[in-house]
Amino acid sequence: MLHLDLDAFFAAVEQRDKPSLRGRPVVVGGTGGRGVVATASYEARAYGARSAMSTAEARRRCPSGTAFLGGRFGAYRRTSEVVMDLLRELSPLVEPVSIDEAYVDLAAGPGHDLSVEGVTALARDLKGRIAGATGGVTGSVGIGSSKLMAKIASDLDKPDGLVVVAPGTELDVLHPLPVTRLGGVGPATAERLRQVGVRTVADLARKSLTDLVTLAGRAHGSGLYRLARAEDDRPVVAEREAKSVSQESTFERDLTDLAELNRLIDSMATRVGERLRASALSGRTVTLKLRRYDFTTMTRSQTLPQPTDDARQVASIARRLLAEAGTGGGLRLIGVGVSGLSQYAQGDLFAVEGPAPAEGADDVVEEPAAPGAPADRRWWPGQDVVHDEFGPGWVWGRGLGRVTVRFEGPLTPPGPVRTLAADDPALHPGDPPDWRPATMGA
DNA sequence: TCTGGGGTCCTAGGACCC
DNA sequence: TCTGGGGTCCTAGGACCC
Repeated sequence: MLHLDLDAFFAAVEQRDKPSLRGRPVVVGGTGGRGVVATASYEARAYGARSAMSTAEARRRCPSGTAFLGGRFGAYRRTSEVVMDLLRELSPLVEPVSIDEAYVDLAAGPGHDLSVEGVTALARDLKGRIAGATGGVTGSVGIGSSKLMAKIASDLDKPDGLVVVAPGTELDVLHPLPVTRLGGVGPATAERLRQVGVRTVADLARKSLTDLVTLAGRAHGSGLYRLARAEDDRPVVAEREAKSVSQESTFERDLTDLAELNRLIDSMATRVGERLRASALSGRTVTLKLRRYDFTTMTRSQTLPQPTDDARQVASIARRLLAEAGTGGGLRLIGVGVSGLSQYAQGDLFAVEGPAPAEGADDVVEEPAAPGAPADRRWWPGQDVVHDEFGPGWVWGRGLGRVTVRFEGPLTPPGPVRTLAADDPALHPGDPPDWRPATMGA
């Protein structure tokens, strides 16, 4: 089993496409007042910036000159697909866990030498091809006898790592590690384990099955019992069916106005409906998620007799659930979701009307203006732009009616910065640049 | 200027049915 | 005329992952 984890992936793609940022601290994530860090480059991690940290905290820790960028998910997805295609050359059994992570069942591939030497050479070759095909993005590879060991191994030598756990040595590797390195042991489970004297996987392995089930519940407890013994027969699942589709949004400031919230519900329901139709799905359960001013989170749901992909129906249910739940004290987030999915809407077999998925269902509106923010958010940091005179570039910053753009691309040297009027008619949103030299141009 | 967004899985209680 | 289980569905919340 092989596990691949791309290193500081979002930041690495930004540094590839923005030469002036190479070797410098880069933080990708929400750039607003309530944003959090999605990925910090290793240079930014040196200052203490971390994933899931509030961006405000990361700004405090990092020096001026650190780039704080919103995400360009189209660019990340394109790069990820190139990598996943390389993995599928190794085996038909590839399970993407997320945009930057995947398992590969090498034993299901065509005639690989599965000795330690053989898989080491395979991994070295893979890493080289990934860097070559992505324009320099690196990954950490772990190989072992199970998903558990492959994932543990890829984590042992980041970034740009390569670790093979030889068969028979699993417990030697596993037992000294803190339990938090096991998937499924988060803060809550770690704290409960700590209270019974468990810090390492070896400590965990000394606990009885009944103790662990009492502590963590039936499924989780027995899972921990097995993982502590390196018992893991989870298969690689190449295709997973979606179980739910949802959209949520945190506001720049808490909202109480029901009419305004209802408009937001409508637009979120519209996007949920578009995504459902784009993947030919419909669902029976509509869920409204609310987060209050004090960060308490609640959900309200209703299950319909027949599945739906109709935005108006989803919106009207969500509106009613909101009216029943109330906005007391102010809301910082609302979300709209549909679950209980099935392949086709009931009544949709003969339907002709309805807004078709139309242009590329894949199109993502990147960093849409956040609700509750000033309306002039046309430009956001990191955004690809093109200027009629100066060519392609990206937005460094904006404010006071001006926008600062650096004109460079993945195949150019670091380029010049220019400050333009935010309403400069020659400046337009651009596409993610191609990082591949002209030979394979789009 | 505390705490995103998109998911998955599990648990538990109540309703309801056999 | 007092007390059964088992199974499924629905709802809500929580933990966890990237």
